[in-house]
Amino acid sequence: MAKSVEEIARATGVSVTTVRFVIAGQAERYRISLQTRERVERYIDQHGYVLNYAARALKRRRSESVGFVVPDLANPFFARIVAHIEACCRARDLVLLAVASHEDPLLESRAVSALLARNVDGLILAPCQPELPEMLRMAKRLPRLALFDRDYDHLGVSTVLSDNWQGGEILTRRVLTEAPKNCVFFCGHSESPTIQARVRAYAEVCRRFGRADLAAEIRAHPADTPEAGRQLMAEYLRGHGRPPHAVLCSSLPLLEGVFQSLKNDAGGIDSSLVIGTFDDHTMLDLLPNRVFSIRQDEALLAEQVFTALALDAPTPSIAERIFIPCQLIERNTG
Amino acid sequence: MAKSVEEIARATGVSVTTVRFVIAGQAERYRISLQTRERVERYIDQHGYVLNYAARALKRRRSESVGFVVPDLANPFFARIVAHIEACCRARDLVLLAVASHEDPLLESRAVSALLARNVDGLILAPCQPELPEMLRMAKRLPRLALFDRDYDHLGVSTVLSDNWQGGEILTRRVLTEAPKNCVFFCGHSESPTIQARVRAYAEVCRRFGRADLAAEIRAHPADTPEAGRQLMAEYLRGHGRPPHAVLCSSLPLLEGVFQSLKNDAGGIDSSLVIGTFDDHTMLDLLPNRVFSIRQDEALLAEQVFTALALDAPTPSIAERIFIPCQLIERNTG
DNA sequence: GTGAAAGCGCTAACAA
DNA sequence: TTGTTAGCGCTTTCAC
Repeated sequence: MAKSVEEIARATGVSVTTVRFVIAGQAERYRISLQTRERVERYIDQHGYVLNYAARALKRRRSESVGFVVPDLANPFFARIVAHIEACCRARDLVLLAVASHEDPLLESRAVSALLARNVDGLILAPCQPELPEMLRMAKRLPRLALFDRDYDHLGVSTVLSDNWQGGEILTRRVLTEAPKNCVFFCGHSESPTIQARVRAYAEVCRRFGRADLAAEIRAHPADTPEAGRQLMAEYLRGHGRPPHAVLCSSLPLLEGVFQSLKNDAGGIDSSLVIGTFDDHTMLDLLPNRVFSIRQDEALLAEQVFTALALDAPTPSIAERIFIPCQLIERNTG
Repeated sequence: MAKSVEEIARATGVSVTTVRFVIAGQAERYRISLQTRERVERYIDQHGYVLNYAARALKRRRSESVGFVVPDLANPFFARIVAHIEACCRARDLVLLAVASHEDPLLESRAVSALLARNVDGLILAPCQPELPEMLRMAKRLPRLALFDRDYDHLGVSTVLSDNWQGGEILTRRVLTEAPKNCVFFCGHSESPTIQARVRAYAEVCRRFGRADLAAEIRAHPADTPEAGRQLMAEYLRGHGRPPHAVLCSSLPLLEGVFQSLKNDAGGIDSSLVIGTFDDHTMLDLLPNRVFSIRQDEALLAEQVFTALALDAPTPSIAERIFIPCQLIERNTG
C-alpha cells in the first residue's frame, strides 16, 4: 500500500522536503547525502509512492487534465479525433475528460460546467450552439480554450476546423465534371456552419458550371442521420420517378440512408450513379460506382487544436481561425 | 468570477456551514432563517459559485470520476462503448477519463497508474495482457474494478463481455449451412481470448458438420488490421488459385483487408461468395452477397460493466463473468 | 544539505 | 439555527 510523502518522511526520519527532492530525482542538484537518499529510495521501492493529484491540483490550481466536449463520442470522426487528442494528452502526462453534448445546448453547458469545476487546464469544445456557454465568463480560473469543427466565428478564441469550403469545392467540381447532367445535394444538420460551408461551396461551383439550377435544388434536413438520408432520397424519388445521375451527401450517415432508400425504393444502386460524399470510409471500396469522397486530416486537426490550447505557454495564444485542407479520394474512375 | 464557500461566508457574514446548507438546498432541513438564506442566495446569484472538485476529492478521498482503459479509442466498437459508458457516468455526475493502451502492456500499466493517482472511483479495464497491472495491488485506495471484453479469467474481479462462443456458433452454423463446400476462417489478433473463443466455436461447429478438415484450415495473424486480412487472403489465393465459397472473419478490419485482396488479386468480389464476420456495419448493405454478421449488444455491455463497478454499493460486488448474447444479422438471404 | 510551516477549498464532527 | 475547527496531501517559501 503506497504512502504519502509525509508518511515516507516520518518513516525514514527525514523531512518532506528531502523526500520530495529524491522523488523528483533532484537529489544531486540539492546535494542530498547518498546515505539519506538511499534510505528514502529503499523505503519507496518497498512501499511504493503514488502522487495524489487531488492534493496537487488543489495546491497548484491546475489539474493536469484537459476536457473535450464533443457532440457524439460514437461518431467515427469524433472518435478518431478523441483518440488523437488523448494521444497528445498522454504524451504530456495529461488526462483527457471526454463528455458528449448530443448536439444539445443544455447538455453542452452542463458539460462545460462539470469540466470547469474539475479545474481542467484546457478545454476543447466542438460547440453545438452559436454562443459560448456563459459560465465561461464566471469561472474562478478559466482554462485555456479552443474551439473545434464548428465555425461560429468567436472572437477571442481559436477555432480549428477543416476547410469545408475547399473540400466542397473540389468535391463538387469533380462530381459535376463526371456527371454534369443531373445532380442532387443532400445535406443533414443543415444549420451547422460546417454544413453551410459545404453547401456554399456546392452552390458556388454549380454557378461556375453554369448550373445555378442545381444549386436551387439542394435538399436539407435538420438531422444528420441515416433516417434523414432515407427521407431525402425517398422524397426525391417521389418527385422525379427515378434516381439522379449523381448524388452528393454532406456526411456518411446521410449517405447510408440514401443507399437504403435506393435499395428499397429504386430497386438497387445503379452502378452508373456517381457518388460524392463528405468523410471517407474504406467500406466505400465495396461499391462498383465512381465514388468521390472528402477525407479530413484528423491527425492534423487534433494536433492543431491541442496546440491552440497553448497549455505550456505563459499566456493564451492569440485567437485565430485555422483551416486544415481536405483531401479528395477517388474510387473506380479509371 | 465565482467564489468559494469561505468567501461567500465572509462576504455575507455567516458561517461556512450555513452557506453549505443553502448551497446543498438543505436550508429547510436545518431551518436556516429565510433572511440569511436569501442573503446567501442573492450573493451567489450575483457572484456565482463553482464547487472545487480538487478540494472535495482531497477531503473525501474520491473524485467522482471513472477511468476506462481501452485498447483503441478510434475503434468503432470501443468508441461506441466509450459513448455508452460516458452516458452512464454523466447520469450520475461522474466524469469519464478515457485512456488508450494500444494493446501495449506497458502503456496499459502507465494508464492504470495515471488513473490510480487521479483517485478514480471506478476503473474499467479492457486488458491487453493476462495479468493485471501490479500497481493494482499497491494503490493507496483501490478503485472499484471491472474488466471488459477480454476474458483473462481473473478471479476476484467481474468481467463483462460478449458471448463470443455463442456468436461464433450461430455464425458458423449459418455460414456452413449456406456454403458447405469450401470455407476459410481468417482470424486476427489471434492470441486474444475474445478471438480464441470465436475460433473454438468455429472449430466445434465444423466438427459437428463433419468438417473437421475446415477446422484445420484456420488462418491466423497476430495483428487485427486490414493489412493482416489482405495478407491472409492473398496467401490463400496463392495456395488455392481461386477464392473460397465462403469466408469468415474474426473482425471487420480483417474483412476490409480481405475485400482489398479479392479486388486486387482475384479480380473482384464474386457475388456468390458467402461472407461471415464478427461485428456488424451498415456499409455491409452495399454488398450484393449473402452476408452474415454478429452484432454485439453494446448498450447492454456498457451498462453491465458500469453496474459491475457497484460504485454506490457499500462493498464491491462479488466477482462474476457476465456474458452478453450476440445477435446474428443476415443480408441478401431471401 | 535539510527542515518547518502555511495554505489550497472542501468536508465532517463537534460546539454552542 | 448557526459557528468553529481539524485535517485531506501536496507545493512553496523561508529558515538554518
